[in-house]
Amino acid sequence: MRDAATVLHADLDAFYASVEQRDAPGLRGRPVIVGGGVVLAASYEAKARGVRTAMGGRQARELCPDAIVVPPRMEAYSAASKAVFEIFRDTTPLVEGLSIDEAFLEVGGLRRIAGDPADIAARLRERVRSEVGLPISVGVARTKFLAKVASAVSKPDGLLVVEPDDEEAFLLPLPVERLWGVGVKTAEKLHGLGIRTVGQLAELEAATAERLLGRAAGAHLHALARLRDPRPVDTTRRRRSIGSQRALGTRPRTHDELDVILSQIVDRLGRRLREGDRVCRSVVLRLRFGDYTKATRSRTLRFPTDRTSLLLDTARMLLAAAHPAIAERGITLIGLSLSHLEHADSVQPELPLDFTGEDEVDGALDTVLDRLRDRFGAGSVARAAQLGRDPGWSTPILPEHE
DNA sequence: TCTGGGGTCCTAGGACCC
DNA sequence: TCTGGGGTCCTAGGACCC
Repeated sequence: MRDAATVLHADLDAFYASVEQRDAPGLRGRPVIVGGGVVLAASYEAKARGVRTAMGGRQARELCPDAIVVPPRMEAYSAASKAVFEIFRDTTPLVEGLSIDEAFLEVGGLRRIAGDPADIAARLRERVRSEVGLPISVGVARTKFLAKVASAVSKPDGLLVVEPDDEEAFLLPLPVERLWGVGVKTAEKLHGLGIRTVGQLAELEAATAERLLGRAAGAHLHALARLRDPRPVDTTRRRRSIGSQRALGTRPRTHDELDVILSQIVDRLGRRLREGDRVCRSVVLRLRFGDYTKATRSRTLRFPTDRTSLLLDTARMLLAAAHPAIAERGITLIGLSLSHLEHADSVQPELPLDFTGEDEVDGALDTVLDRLRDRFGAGSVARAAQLGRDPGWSTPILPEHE
């Protein structure tokens, strides 16, 4: 006997484009594309003409010449997302956010006070529509995966409940691409074996799927195809990394230009880190070369930090090591990710000191150390001093050579 | 197809420790 | 002197998602 369908997956429709249509009545009912160089979001009117997310802007305008192209307004989307998530959390405390525009909600314990999951889902949709002015699709099922597929199938502006007894009939005929985790590469591998539907994947032995797709991915997808998905709605998930990147086009860039862009990226990330009361331990530089191949270069610090200066020093070292490759191949994207995020409260506060020149640093540090020795004793300070003088790279960074 | 910006998770080899 | 197995961390790359 299966459990009841109590997981909701709520997913805003064409989110960015819907916010634009909400805020500008002249855009309603018309094809809207958000983003110029690449399509960030397309309204359903544009999607009907073949426009897709991540499509090049030029191709999108060819498919849909009368589309209205608007630049993204991230603050507006962020505010709309906040308002919607407040309705989610007002519906149930068990909310797991997946991205800016979708979340899982567990409503199994609410039957007596709020009715059955289908009623709760219908009310949720009405509230998002009337209070935030946006269309949202909701899938209801026994597991997170089935709820997510259900919301996708129900789009646009839909509600679909998959009852436990109907799961096979609902899922097995769907194309494998509907599985959460099957993208272009995995679909190709499966097609190579003649597998096109979820049901055909389910008929495979688990070991066969693992050999074909890798151990974790194979086992996971095979389990999903067999309707097994034990993951509960997890309210404790925290962001594990933050990042920022800039596409650069194809024209050559000087080291100075790259340094300016890198500084801006580090500045933005450092601010986001401190605003969120987080510190990070790993710095990952992302590069895309002139031929659109990609590379990452990373360093892990000995201690977590939110200091822009240390982050920038580290990012600069990584970039300097990549200069030969950039000189040879050109560069079309630069980005940075900060990972190993931790709460800032686990880290000692810094002493407030203003340095106006590098020469002063050592003298100031000695003064600080004297003060600290008075308070904590020489032994414990010696170790801290080592950390203070050492920027924290665990291994030296050397230039690349082919 | 002349290709954005934000993320997650997995794999694999080498270093290092017990 | 040679040979183990197991675990964790770091780095790089890749697939995938919205």
